[in-house]
Amino acid sequence: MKSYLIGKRDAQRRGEKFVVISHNALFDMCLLAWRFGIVPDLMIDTMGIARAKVNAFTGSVSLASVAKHLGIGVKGDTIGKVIGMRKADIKSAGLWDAYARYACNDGDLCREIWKRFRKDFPPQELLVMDMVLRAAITPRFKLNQDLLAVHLNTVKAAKQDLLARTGIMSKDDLMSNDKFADALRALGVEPETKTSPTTGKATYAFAKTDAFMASLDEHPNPDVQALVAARLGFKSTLEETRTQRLLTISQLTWPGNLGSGWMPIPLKYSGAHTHRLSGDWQLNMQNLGRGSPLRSSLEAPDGYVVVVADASQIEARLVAWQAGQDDLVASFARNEDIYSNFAGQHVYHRPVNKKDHPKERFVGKQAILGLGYGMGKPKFYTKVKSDSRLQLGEEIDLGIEGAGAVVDGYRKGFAQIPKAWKTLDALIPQMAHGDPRAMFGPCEVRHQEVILPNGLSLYYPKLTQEVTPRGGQWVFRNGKRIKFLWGGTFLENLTQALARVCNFEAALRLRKEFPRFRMAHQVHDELIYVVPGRLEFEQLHNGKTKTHVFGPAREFRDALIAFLSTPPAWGPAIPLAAEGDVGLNYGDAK
DNA sequence: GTGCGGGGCGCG
DNA sequence: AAAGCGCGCCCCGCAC
Repeated sequence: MKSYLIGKRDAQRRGEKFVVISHNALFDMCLLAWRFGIVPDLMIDTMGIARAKVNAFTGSVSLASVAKHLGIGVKGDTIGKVIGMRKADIKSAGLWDAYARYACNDGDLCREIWKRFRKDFPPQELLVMDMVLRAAITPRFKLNQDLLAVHLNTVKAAKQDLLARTGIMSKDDLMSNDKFADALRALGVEPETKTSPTTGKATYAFAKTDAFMASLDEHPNPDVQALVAARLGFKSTLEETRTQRLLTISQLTWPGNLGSGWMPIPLKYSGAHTHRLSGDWQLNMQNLGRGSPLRSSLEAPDGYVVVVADASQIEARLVAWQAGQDDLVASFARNEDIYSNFAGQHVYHRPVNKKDHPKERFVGKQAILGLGYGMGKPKFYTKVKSDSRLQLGEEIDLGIEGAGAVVDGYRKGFAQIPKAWKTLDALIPQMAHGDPRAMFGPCEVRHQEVILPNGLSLYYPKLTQEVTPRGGQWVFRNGKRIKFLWGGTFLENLTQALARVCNFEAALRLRKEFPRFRMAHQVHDELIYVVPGRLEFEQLHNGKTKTHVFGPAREFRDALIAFLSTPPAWGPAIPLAAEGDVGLNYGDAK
């Protein structure tokens, strides 16, 4: 550490940039920044690199597994002998030299990983990694402690209320499937079952999305209604536990002159197979409830505002473009109401518009957003039924055959998309056994690997055909998970990966053109920044409020939307679009 | 007591 | 011919 500090000072004197590389930088750099007050100019995480390059093969990115996989050495085990000991204890136990050798070996292994990947890891992706690390290491959000405290009480009280309405039920009776089933039987309701897709065994149909639970919601016996409401309320524990956690974080005392109430956003670089980010530190900040006070609790500090923008229907747009469904691409490019158009032309065969036909348009929306990856009619039927109930507040029951008609309408209306599944289907055996070097749009299909336009790859290790009763099924191993692959899922993987590439191309451009403003958070198709600015609110005659933005935030918001709408160089005809907003907190800006 | 898989649920 | 997918966390139930 001492040599580092001296090195940093020397480098700064020479006007040089300072780079620090470590394995698990998210942890190490937080120590460096929060304990020692030092934030390197560039942070490189060999664990992040390993997640992108090695995890698909090993299922683990610990220093030990990566070193073993690359054949660069063996991680020591001295740490296990000294854990919990102080320096004097380690010395008196005669372990000091061994511990020093162990620590140096860790450093050597990290250096070897970096040497192995430095030549072919895309330089731009190192900048992405640095942006992602900074969301946690130099937090830009402040937590609203009062709001969190009130919300926690509200959530707890709501649960107590649900429990009270059931009479005698306890939390255990609600949470356990068997006990909840008994409770239903006691009220004269025989619980329905469904077949588990994973085990093939029968299991209770107790999910929020199950039709059985929806039917009980309208049961004549109010006790049954209360029981079901309580079960569903208690099953969603996420809101309560996470509010508690954010509240605890908001009460932390930060070292030095950092003040208090900061919220680091921990994100795993390349956490997903498709290189999307994922959550970390037992905290998933990418799935905060829409409209939840948790979003509003993330505030910009005084003098700053939250700027948010998201790429509109980016996956559906990428699907249309990759498949060569030119009419759909053109409609997206003109920013037409695709959902209404599809519902009118291919489902209902009469004009549909947003204002007069919300249900028809909802079906169109579900189709455009969901049917590009090969979903079949049974799944589409249940999805529309359940999503309409939860999102629209009114259940749409298409009937299995009605759902089938929508699926057929999609596949016939956009015939190039099922054709793309077939094209990809045909590539799978080639990718398994050989090295086809075929292009699918901007992606190059190689042996058990697809090279993306940003230089990263999607990996399909151990891609083989498994014989099942239904015929040959292609499977691959992603780390420890076994996954099926066919044209539809393949297109989904490619699309998700390309959307991720587009999103960070915009973020990289912002980093270059607005170097002082750094990414605060990222949620797949959405970029979030906290930048200097000021808001004024104007009351309109119709009761709505119009927000006026002043200061740097204004120009930044326009650039953010413009960059997310700009097609990448590898796909100049992709019809991208974006919308964005500014607020005093994440909830308002969204 | 701990580890693990399945189901459930939140987001995209 | 048919097949949406990508995460993380919570809890239960079961194996050890």
